[in-house]
Amino acid sequence: MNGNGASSGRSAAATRERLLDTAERLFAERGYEGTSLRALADAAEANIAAVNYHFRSKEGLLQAVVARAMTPVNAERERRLASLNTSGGHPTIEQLVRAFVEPGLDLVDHHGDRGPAVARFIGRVLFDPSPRIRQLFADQVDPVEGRYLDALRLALPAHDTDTILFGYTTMLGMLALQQAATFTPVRWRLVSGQTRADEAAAREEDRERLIAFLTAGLIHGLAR
Amino acid sequence: MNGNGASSGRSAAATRERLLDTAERLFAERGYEGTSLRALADAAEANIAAVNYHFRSKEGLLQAVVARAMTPVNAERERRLASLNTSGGHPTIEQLVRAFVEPGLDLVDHHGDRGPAVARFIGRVLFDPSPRIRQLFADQVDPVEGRYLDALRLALPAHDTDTILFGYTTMLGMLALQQAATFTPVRWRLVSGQTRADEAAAREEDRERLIAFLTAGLIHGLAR
DNA sequence: GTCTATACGAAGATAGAC
DNA sequence: GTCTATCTTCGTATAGAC
Repeated sequence: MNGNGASSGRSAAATRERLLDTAERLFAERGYEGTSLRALADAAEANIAAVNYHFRSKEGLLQAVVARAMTPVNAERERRLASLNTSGGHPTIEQLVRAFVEPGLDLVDHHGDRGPAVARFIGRVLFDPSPRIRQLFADQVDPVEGRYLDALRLALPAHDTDTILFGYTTMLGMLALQQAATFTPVRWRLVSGQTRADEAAAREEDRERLIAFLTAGLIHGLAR
Repeated sequence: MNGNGASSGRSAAATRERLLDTAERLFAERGYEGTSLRALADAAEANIAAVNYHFRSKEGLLQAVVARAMTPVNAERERRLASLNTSGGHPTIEQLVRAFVEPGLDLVDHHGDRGPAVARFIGRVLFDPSPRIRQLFADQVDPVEGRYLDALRLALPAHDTDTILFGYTTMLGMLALQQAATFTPVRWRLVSGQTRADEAAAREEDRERLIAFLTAGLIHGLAR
């Protein structure tokens, strides 16, 4: 017999991780408000009170899920931006777009089975207008954001602040759009009912399409 | 004394409209799941059961709100598309973008005080992955959508179906993004804390920026 | 320290009385 | 058409098993 409290046959300390994984998936599928802690605990094969124990509240759980997903993305963005800045000369628009967009898209690939859930979850959170959730996400993103705006200003010196902000939010929004659309079944991204034969190849195409579209829009689509 | 059950001093048949207006606003602010019928009835100064009487259920209310907002948009899109097709020659990309985007943006201006609420509401619904809500919105949009895809195919004859779909969903998504962002306070659209002096002029600029960005992306940003 | 079982008050949607 | 009553489900708090 083990001395721990794991009376059920479940794996021992992984409860916290199971709760995070399950929350990520259900928040993505049903939204934050649409997910009950009871359904979440059931799906995670955990007790309902375990949520409160590990995360203090439902909102604490949300915050933990956001942090777990966004931390590596932010780190990678910082890393790429620093690398662009130290390599001499101003980075090009496409380099800036890639430095911002690719870490976000990599989320999907680097999380294995959880990838699609993460992508849709982040997409949803981005479009949630609730001040609490906005603030929660802002806390995660803000530090890197300022540096990106500065870099965009340098790369687009002829444009005013409003235009720069439009470019940045468009980049952020189209990334969110792509993430929210990824793997969402039934006519959203796949407008018609057809399915794509090779999903991995299609995603690779979507990635390059997104980067090309954003780069072209930023270069040719912003009033001087 | 009147023979009706209207014992309170409220106006009789306007209850339905008040409920629609209030639902539009609250669904936009708090989301569908996040809006309680009690709060909704309170804000609309109606009884809680009035919702069920007029709309059969909460989802019926949602459907009614979507229909009321989207019907004129769809009609205007149909009208513009038909007008482009009968004026001889193929429409340009910019004409197609305008025919799709402007009716959506006009929602805001044509609804007076309710405009911002409508815009954010539609933006939210677009990004909701729940199959029920997806279906509900698809029912509203599908008929016009096919004609737009055909028109895009004609205007971009060198591109394959996947690319056309990417272009269309991008157009739809960026419109939603702009709508979701409109009037949303605190760092979304206005990333920094600053406010814009002339909000109406700024919206006009955003409109043209969006059209220019989409047109440039569709023309220069899609792989041949 | 982890986790479970269960209780509590608030808020949910709906059905039936008027 | 409106209001009240009801039954369900929500998120959270607590007490104790391991």
